[in-house]
Amino acid sequence: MPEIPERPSLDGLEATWSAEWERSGVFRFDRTKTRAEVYSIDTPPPTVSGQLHLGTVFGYVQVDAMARYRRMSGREVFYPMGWDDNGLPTERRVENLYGVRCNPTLPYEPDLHIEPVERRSRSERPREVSRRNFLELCERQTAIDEAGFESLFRTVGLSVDWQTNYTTISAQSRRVAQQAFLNNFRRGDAYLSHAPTLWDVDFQTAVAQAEVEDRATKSAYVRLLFRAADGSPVEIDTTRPELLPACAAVVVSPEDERYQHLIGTELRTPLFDVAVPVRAHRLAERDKGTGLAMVCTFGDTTDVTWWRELGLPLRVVLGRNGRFQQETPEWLVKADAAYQEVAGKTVFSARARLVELLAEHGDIAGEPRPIEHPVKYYEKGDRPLEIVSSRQWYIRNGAEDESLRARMQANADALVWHPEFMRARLKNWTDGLNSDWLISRQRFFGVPFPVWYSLAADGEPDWDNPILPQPEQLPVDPQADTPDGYTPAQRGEPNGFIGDPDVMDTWATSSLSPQIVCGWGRDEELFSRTFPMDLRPQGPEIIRTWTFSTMLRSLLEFDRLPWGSISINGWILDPDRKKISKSKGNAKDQPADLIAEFGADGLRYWACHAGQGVDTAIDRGQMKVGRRLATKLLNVSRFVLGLLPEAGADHQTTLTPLDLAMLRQLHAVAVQAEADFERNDYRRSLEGAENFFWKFCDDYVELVKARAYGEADGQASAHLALEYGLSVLQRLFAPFLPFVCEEVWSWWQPGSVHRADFPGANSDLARLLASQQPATGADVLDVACETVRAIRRAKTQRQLSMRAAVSAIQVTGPAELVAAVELASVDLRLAGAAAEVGTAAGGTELQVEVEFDGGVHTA
RNA sequence: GGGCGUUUAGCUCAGCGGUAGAGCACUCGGUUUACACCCGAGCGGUCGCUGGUUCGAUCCCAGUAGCGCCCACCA
Repeated sequence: MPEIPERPSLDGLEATWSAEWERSGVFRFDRTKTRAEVYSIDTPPPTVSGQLHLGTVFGYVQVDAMARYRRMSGREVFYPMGWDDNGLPTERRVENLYGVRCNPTLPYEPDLHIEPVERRSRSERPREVSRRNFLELCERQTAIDEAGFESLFRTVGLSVDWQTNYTTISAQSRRVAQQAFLNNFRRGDAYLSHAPTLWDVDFQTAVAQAEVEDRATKSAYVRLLFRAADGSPVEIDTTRPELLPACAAVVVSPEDERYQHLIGTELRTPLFDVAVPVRAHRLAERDKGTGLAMVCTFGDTTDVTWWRELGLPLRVVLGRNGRFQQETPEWLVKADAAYQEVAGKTVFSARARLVELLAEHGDIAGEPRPIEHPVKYYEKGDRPLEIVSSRQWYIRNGAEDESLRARMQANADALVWHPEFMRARLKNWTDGLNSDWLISRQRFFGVPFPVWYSLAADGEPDWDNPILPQPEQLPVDPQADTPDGYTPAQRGEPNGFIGDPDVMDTWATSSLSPQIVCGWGRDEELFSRTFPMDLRPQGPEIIRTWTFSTMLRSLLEFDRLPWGSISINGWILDPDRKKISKSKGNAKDQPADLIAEFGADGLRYWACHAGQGVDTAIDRGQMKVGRRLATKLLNVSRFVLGLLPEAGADHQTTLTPLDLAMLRQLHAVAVQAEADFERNDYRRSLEGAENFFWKFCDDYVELVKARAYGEADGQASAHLALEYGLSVLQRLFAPFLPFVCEEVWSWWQPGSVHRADFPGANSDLARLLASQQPATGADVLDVACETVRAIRRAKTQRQLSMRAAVSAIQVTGPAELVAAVELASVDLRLAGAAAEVGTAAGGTELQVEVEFDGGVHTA
């Protein structure tokens, strides 16, 4: 038996045991196990964009507790970790950290040395680097960040098999993403389309519906004066006066009697004097503004509908960089001077200038009226989205296909949700889909589309017949690789080819996480043992993205659910209950600092005290409680092990009624803990174990320690019960407090506690209890606890030490309870430091009289 | 505007048809040799509000208010 420290400490357990787990490979996945023996978890790959947030650690610790339970219950847990380093957040981190921007037209500089910049002022221009240099920087920085992530996750005790680690930018992930895309394309589920799309002018990329959010934004109604044919003014409210040069029509509700006479006529726009038709459309609302709406290409998504359904001309004035184009558009040649006032300006400054000009011309009625209204932003962007026409790749998602939507909903219904109410979030999203999934991004650090286009003699690409690679060629980079049948020299030449310049949205890869980790197309043997997966844990904010898209890709590829159940964690809130946003961060609650202060086990205790889907305040008090629990586990383990005989307890011993009662209660707790964990209700499992643990320490151990020392008959029974009690409790806490449990387990048991049997219905304890007398009468432990508490209360009220001598204890009460007291009277006498314990039947409640030298205290 | 969650002791949260629970905080007490990063005892709540169902409601139903999240076509 290893040495038990004289003064056990929690300090350093994280470093000691995480190193030992790595050395022994206790969490290594054994791929010889069958599918039924495996429990596979589709772990979310955290976005690599700097530091891990406390909220991330919070969710992952809960999952780890579930994983550890499954492992202890006999399943082989497939629990890979990944890093989502593919995509815009990573690009943006690199841009900010190094003060660079990618310019794909620049040549590669092999010896370029760029270091992080300390602090860059807003005015300072970023340094432009080539695509290849930029990608190298991304790879370099993600490697640094990922090493930090892994270190923190090891310190917090995640029991992942680090040998199965993956990244979403790796060759393996690119191959899976490209293969899945090609399959989608061949089946007609992926298609190329030229259409207006939401566009971020800063990142200069299209964005998908799922990445768009509404933000309340200050704006103002401006009432413009259009002119009717007879020269009379027609008032139209707009919040986008700068788009007046892009005005293509005016719409009005067909039921609006005020404007019936205008329908079918033309109005002339102020300042630019362009004739635009007045059209009726059901989406025009008579109660908004003056009831007339100015249609511009494009001010908002309703404009897109009007433009399409009314067959309006495309009048584009805004460039992809968010500035008004320099050259005066052909429909404004007569208003060249006016247009040049805004040419080259941003939306913001063009709006100000145009309002000035309109006011000078007397084309504005009244003053602008400030309002606040919802405006669409890219979730990671700072300026409102614009709408531009561009050629983009889409994947069908059911938005325009009711049968696909119905199949998605049927799959969602079949999924097991924790908590159940989160199911509505996905249904909400699926019901509200309004366009297919736009997956192409005009960015750089991502998975390229594995597609080339042939060029005609006139140099025009043939968009309709893309050139595809062979499966064995994947992954390909069409910007660098040449398609079969062409030579590199033909790139960009007439009768040659071009590569698709875009990369896939990060979700287009993340949505394939089960395919990536389970070895789809690479390791079919592994795939058959791990897919479909058992559990998808994740945050609530990515139900519409990750949950939905993973289910979609699995449906399209396999016509099945990718997992059996999904667990949604809650939000982390500031101590004052404000939601912590990722962008704001919260410097004082860095995970590493909290681990240093409360230990990984303390932090984990706090996290595991929160149920799925429950928003939880950052509560240092709870972390302190967790640390105290861990410390208690050290101390009680040391004490109990010190009581046990060198060779261990005699397992043939007949247990005393009190010892038997304690073990029966513990068994009930363990059975319940197992049932809770089977429903993934880790929180209740922890609470049950914790409640019993304090009773075990404060009451049971106190009651039996004298007997365990040998001061009364029944020493062997106490030894046996203490041994089982300690062993079961250490195992019950192991999923939550892995470090301290491994420490105390190592003092007396072989192997890791994390591969020991979780004590449930069929445990070693169950077998021991089956060999003992069945329970009869009142619960001896409960009655003894009640009695001993009464004794303590008497001593406290007399301001005496707990060790103070008592001349006699007299217990009266119902016969059944008194009988139970008698069965534990020796333990009660020793624990109460009493000369004698007497009992008498009578009354309806247990009554304890404590006699001191000089008085009787009744409790 | 639609959906979901939440509202219980000063704080953080359990409970969910049958006399209100935990931890923290607070008060008081304790040299108990496992633990002072400890131990013991105690104070503290008309369970958001209004109706309804029921012998009985914190718990079920309806409505209502505050808070939070998700979704929604920016005139």
